[in-house]
Amino acid sequence: MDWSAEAIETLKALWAEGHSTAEIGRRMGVSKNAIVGKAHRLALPARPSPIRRDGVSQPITSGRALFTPPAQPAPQARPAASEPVAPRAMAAPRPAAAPARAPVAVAPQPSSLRAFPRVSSRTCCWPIGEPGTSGFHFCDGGALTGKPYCAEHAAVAYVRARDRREDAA
DNA sequence: CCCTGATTCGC
DNA sequence: GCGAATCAGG
Repeated sequence: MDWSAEAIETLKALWAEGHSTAEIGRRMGVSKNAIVGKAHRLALPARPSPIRRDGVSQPITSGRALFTPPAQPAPQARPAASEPVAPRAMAAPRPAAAPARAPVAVAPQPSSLRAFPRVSSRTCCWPIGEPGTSGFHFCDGGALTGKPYCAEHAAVAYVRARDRREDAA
């Protein structure tokens, strides 16, 4: 993998959008390991891992299969996992900073649905550009009914796991 | 079996 | 630095 600045940008963007490593890998044409490895090296914010490797018990020879004599100089105790982080158990993958648009009236209203601008004002909330930068904005297309994105971005957002293609983005 | 991310370590 | 192999959990 040629980790050009743009490739890294893409990785960061997809990572920030909450895509799985394998998915990012698929979209970028590399293995998920490449993504995980690179993300790790870039010190990107780790997303909730299904496993937890505490200090307890490492009877395993270690990641790779080989028989190097263990010359353990630094035990390096870890403080265990921390940050619960944001759960990404949403029904659909959402781009990073979704809200922030059309704050309108967030005052507690009788109708709970009214509290969410996304439901009433049907504008696509697909983020364009790098969040935090001046050029960053949201797609202003009309969102599909019941969806937070316009038709174009909904097609990108709601890709099914096994029906994915390298394009779409 | 499918998936997920983390880690190790030869290259 | 890279990423396959492997681990470990759902």
